[in-house]
Amino acid sequence: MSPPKDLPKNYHFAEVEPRWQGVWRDEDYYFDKKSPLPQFVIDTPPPYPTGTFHIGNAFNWCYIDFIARYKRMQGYNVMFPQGWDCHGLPTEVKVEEIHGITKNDVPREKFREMCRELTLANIGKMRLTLRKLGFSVDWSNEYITMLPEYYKKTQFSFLKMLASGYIYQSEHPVNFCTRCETAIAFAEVAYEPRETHLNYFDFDGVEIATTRPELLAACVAVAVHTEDERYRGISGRHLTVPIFGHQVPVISDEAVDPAFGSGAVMICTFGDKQDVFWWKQHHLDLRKAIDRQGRMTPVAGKYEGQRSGECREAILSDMKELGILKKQEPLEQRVGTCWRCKTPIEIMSERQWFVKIVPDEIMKAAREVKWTPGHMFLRMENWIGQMEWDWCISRQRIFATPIPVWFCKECGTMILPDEKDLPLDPTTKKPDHPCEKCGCAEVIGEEDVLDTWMDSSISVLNVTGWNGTRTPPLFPAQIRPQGHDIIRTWAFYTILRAVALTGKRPWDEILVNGMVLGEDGFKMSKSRGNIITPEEIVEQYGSDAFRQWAAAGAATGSDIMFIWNDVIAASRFQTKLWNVARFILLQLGKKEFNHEAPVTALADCWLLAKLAETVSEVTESMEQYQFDRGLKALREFSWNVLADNYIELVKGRLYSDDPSRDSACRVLWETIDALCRMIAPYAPHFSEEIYSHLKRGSVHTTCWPEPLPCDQEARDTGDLLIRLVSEIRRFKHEQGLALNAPLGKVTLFTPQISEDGGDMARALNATIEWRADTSALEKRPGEIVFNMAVIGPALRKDAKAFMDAVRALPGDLLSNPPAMIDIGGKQVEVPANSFSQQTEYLVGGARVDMITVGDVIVTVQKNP
RNA sequence: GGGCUCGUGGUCUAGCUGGUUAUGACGUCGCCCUUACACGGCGGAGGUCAGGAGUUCGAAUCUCCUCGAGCCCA
Repeated sequence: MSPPKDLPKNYHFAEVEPRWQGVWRDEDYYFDKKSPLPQFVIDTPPPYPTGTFHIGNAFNWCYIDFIARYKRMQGYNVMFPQGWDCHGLPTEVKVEEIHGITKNDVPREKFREMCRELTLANIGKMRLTLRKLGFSVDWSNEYITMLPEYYKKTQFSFLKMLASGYIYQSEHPVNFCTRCETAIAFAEVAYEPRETHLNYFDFDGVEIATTRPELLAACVAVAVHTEDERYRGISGRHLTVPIFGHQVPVISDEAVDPAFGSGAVMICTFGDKQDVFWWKQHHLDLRKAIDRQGRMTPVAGKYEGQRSGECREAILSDMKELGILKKQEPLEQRVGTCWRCKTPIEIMSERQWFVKIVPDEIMKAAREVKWTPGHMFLRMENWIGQMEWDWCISRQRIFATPIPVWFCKECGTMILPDEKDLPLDPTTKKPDHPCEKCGCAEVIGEEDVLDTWMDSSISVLNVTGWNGTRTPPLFPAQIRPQGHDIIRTWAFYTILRAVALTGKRPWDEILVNGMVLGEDGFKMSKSRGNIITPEEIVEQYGSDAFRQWAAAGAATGSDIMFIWNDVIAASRFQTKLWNVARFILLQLGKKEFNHEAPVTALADCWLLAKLAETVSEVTESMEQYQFDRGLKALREFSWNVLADNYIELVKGRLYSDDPSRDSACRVLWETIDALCRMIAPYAPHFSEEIYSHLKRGSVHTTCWPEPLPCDQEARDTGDLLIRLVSEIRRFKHEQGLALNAPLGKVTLFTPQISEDGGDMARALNATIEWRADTSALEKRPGEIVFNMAVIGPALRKDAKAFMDAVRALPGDLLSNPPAMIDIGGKQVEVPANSFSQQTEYLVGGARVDMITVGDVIVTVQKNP
């Protein structure tokens, strides 16, 4: 064992953190496929490579790193992979902006190349932030979804699901973003409040209320409620659509709300989801009035080519001219928008690719996963329970995984590639065999690409080594940590895909973290100007302080506000603990001590008991992912127990040559060692720095402290000792004495403590006498203290009467209570430990000050 | 409109499988530079645990209602 080295006076995170980041080796965090240790695979969320790792990501990664470091210390073979979910529109838009082009100006492959280039540069920047924050990422398990080795798997999984019938092609109404010019899934629709108008107009004699007059050209029916008296007998008739002149049927349906608008509604293909429902149910025509770019089609006649907004105004003004527009009312509405660009979505019928959703099997797998916090499961349950449409996975974009299929130019038969030819882009590569049906060699490659969620929803299959079989080697993963904002997307799709491809749940448990709010309590956003970056926090207070904010700022699962004060508090805690460590090392270094010395002094036994309690508390917290509880227990122990009480109490002994000094030294050594280990997951640099002065080797390769049995008697007696010392200190303070001033003679009357190794005498600078008997004092019975935790459950309703009866007992019976007691004519048993009588003492004659601490009497005879 | 979460000293927060005095941080006030630490120590003030009703011997904790906030979804 190397001798302890002294610590510098101050802790400089700005010097220490980068230094350790330079010393630590990536290999130490690699997952070892050959290891005999139990595996702990974390299915980490692959962030979108925007170039900045924002505070929400960083918060999530703190949780992951706490878990990874803790599990390694607990003897697991941990995999903390780092993925990058690259594909998608934001990068396409950025590339167009940077190069001053639109995506159609260059060949598809050229455009993809530009996107890849930007993405790799962004990933490079984000890797640096991950390192600065001290995350123990397993870089040997990094994956980048846009690179061939990954999207090969995406394409392979597509073909597998196509073969098993999970994926199909169909013409079906889908959500469509006319700005992104692509279909999107329901999970990508965000609802936003919006002020609009409800327009009432005359529709061939029937008054119709609509918010979307521009869809008049797409009107295929008029609907009224089945039992609406106003429209009795109208059902089955045909009406002529104003302006456009085509005939549409009137239908009746339960789903029409008679109280909304005029009670008559026009059904258009498609204004909203309800229109789709009616369209299907009543087998209505399809009239497509808006195209993929959001412009009116030839169906709209003279309005063709107008944007839908222009068309709305034009139609309204034409209606006014015709005198059929009756009135307009303002209306608060929630419109579906594209979650990426906020453009209101259109619903249009398109030939698209879909993944079949089987709610029951997804639900079954979701139930097998352990959810933390438990209530987050309800969100998944609600989402699964209301699935109506299948998942639309085709997108009309460029920077994404190509759908690897061709169609025969002659007969239209689908032609699939061989697994060994993946990855491929069917628009540039040809199949190696002609059409099986007609022998034609001419093919058309599928131009649609896959939804980005098709890439990321196999993250777990990727890290567990999936190769197409139903049981990947490391599958299922042990945990999925993620935010609650992507339960209906990433978590949902991952479960769906795991079930479809392996038949099993993807992970044993899922840990859902909250969102990060700004200091003003609102979600961080550019417009609010309340964004704080991890970099600026690390710059000012270091990454360990940031990590402690993440741990202690909120209970696991709830949203967390970013508060500078919490970061400052964390950095103060580091200063405090630094000084504690410095003091300990200073004392231990002064003189050799026996590491095996028997621990006998009361204070020493007490500290070990408190430490044992802390180890259990922190271990339990880590097991349950209650990082706030764990860190708070560590702070409480370090500051309150160790620094404020124990050290103050044993200082005298440490300064002395007394043989009992060894006992204190040993206890301090064991305590600081255990503390370093427990703080290591939270503040890896800080604990490593202290640990490096204690022993050789990294704290991060040590074991988690073993839970020790807690000597409860030592703990309770020690608690009393501490309380006595602090009460007498307070007394000194009140008497206007300096805390190190001589106090005189203190006598403590208690049978609980007979000696304390002289700690109290030195701490108070007084002569201490412990006396078990109280014969020198005049006694008189005092207050009766009831133990409600015993009385309540035992006596229920009779509790109050019981207490009254006990109070009425004569004095001599109180000290020696009877087995039975009479309450209101009823005999009841007196429960053990149900009450105790305090004793009050009086001191006659001698001039002494008296302090009462619990049932201990303390007399102080000050120096004359 | 439905679902979920929440409302605790000035601010943020723990506790919420019911049990004596409601946790901690920041702030605030007073005292102390006592040889680890003034980025510290000691002490104080500050709470109708959103409001109301109920269950119970006992409610911050369980139930119901009202008000308010946030999130998810129609």
